[in-house]
Amino acid sequence: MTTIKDVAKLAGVSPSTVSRVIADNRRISPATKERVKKLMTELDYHPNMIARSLINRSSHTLGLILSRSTDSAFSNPFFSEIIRGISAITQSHHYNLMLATAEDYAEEARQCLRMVTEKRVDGVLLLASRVNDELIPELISNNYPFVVVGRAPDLQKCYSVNNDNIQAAYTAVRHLFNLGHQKIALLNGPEEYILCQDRYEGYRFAFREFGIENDPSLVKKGSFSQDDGYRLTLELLDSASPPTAIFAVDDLIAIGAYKAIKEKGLRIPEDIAVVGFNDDPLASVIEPNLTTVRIPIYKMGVAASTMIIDLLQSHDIFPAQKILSSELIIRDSCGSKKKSL
Amino acid sequence: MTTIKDVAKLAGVSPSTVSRVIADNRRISPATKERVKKLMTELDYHPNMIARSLINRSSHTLGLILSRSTDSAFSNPFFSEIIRGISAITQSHHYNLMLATAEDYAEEARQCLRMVTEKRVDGVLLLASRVNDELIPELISNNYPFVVVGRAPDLQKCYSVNNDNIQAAYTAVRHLFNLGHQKIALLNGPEEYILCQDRYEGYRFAFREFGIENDPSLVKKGSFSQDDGYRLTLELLDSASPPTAIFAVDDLIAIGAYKAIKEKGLRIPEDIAVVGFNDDPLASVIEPNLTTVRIPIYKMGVAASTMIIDLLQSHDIFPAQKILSSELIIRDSCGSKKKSL
DNA sequence: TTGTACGCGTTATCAT
DNA sequence: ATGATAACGCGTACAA
Repeated sequence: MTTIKDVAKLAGVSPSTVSRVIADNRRISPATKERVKKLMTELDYHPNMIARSLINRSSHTLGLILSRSTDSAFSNPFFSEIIRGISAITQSHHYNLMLATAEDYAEEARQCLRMVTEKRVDGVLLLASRVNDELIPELISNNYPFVVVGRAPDLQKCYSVNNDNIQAAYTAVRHLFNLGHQKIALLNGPEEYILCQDRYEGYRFAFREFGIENDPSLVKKGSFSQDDGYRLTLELLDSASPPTAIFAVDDLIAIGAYKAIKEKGLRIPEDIAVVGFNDDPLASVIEPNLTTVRIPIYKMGVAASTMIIDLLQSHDIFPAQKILSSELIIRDSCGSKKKSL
Repeated sequence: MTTIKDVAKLAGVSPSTVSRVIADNRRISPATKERVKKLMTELDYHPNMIARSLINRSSHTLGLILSRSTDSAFSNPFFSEIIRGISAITQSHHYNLMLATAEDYAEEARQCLRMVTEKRVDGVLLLASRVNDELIPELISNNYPFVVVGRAPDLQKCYSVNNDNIQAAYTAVRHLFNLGHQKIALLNGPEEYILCQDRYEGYRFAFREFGIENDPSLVKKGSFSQDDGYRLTLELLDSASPPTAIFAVDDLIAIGAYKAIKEKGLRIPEDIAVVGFNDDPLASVIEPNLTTVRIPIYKMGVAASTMIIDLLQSHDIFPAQKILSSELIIRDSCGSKKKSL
């Protein structure tokens, strides 16, 4: 392996000079600069980033933990989109990205802590904040830099990037109200996710605005899966007073709902309307095409990674919470206005 | 930051003793071992992995470059599945995973080389080998450990994990022949991907076996996209003698084909049969459900990462090429046997 | 069983 | 404009 010393020796200079050439230090003579540079390419020398990290006390690396449980709040497109956004930024800022996955939340927290305590990464990006998150307080008390993608629990000491879950859910449900629906069911995910709470709140908000009492029997919760969407919709349809519309907090859930609805011999949107969330590629393929909320996942990845890099480099304070707005994509699963008033 | 020296000082021993305790060296007295361990947890000491990497000359990290171009051979589910497989192994072997993405192939190669030359990673996993791959010879000549997911170009000096593309394509096309089809079109991807060449070969192999001349006008190539699937299928349907069946080398392409077929007022499978590749979640959602080839992506990730870790740890030689078999998932897009013979 | 001394490859400080 | 030296945090011969 060729090191900085080898280059120095062959160039007839000291290692520090070579180091300065690498850093493009201006108080080095153009002559030696040229000579050393040439030699570096000749020898195919590349600085050892490990050594550099040690002395700089920085790995120049960001950490990201993905949940790999099937019951994940994050369907595949979410993962790849957020990674695309994050790595676009890490790349352009010459940062590295270290990835880990975990089966459950406890392991996720362990992995995350290990990354920072063992100095493998300078900071971490957190996906999917929980209601009683134990990781976040830990990170805070140790002063480990991090940015949450999602809304951080109550503590407002966190930097975070989120989409407007409450607003988005409100818009989706309002859309159904405007179409003449009154009995609108909610297919929610696990309540430990803050994002589920937020979407639930947007749902209730719409009910309040339209002056309609919210029937608790219309609210179901399960995992972010097709199976649970199917199961819960069946429950809904078999109940005494079934809904005329369903709002699912994830497209996968909505697809499960489709299956149950079709199985019951009902038509979408004539008999029952459906709205999903996330704009999964599936949404524009399933028949009828699913009306859904599109959230700017890529942009959230960009924003979150930009934020933590700024944080690492300047220790500065910004608008610590960044909220990106989402968009209701209207397709064919809700039909147009019901009846006349 | 608490270092090994701090622990040593407070424990009244030398740093080397602490180091040995960490390594669980057996020639250290149980007494001091206990004492030091206790102190480590008390002080919440964690070894600095950067320093450890420097002296061990190993980052204990694997590198993975993802292509983030839209024209990628790898649709989203492929990415997440292979990452799941890889990280399951890196985790259990206490390795780290470093991720980078690139827009085009040149950048992909650069990123990859940087990772290894700058000692950020001990070895890399390569996705999607090209026909004239320039990265692979470079890695070989520098003795950088790597494993290819896919078939390496001619050079058989590579370790690789692949699925049986030729066999799988053959099986898919044979399925169509057995159903009574003769005019079977191929919707192929960019020919610079070896996997496309292999699937093409499987296609031709089936024709040879059934003693049927392969009409070149039935073979189209484009990108791995819905749009190109749509466009090429339209060309096919508008031609003088349109096919009665289509084999697409990716489900996304098949979905584009669906769109074109439906637009022409034709029915699947009655008028035209379709087979896809990859078993994308979309395949079991689109109507009619798509018959497709399922490849063991997760297992390939597991196999490839296991292979490179073995390689890094033992410098040993195994069955250097590992091929995993795939499976034809028969759904509703081909119907049952046409006509009687 | 434990401590000493050195080195991993780099950069920063202080000289010159 | 350049060089010598120390230090980053750790592991390991070698010595004791």
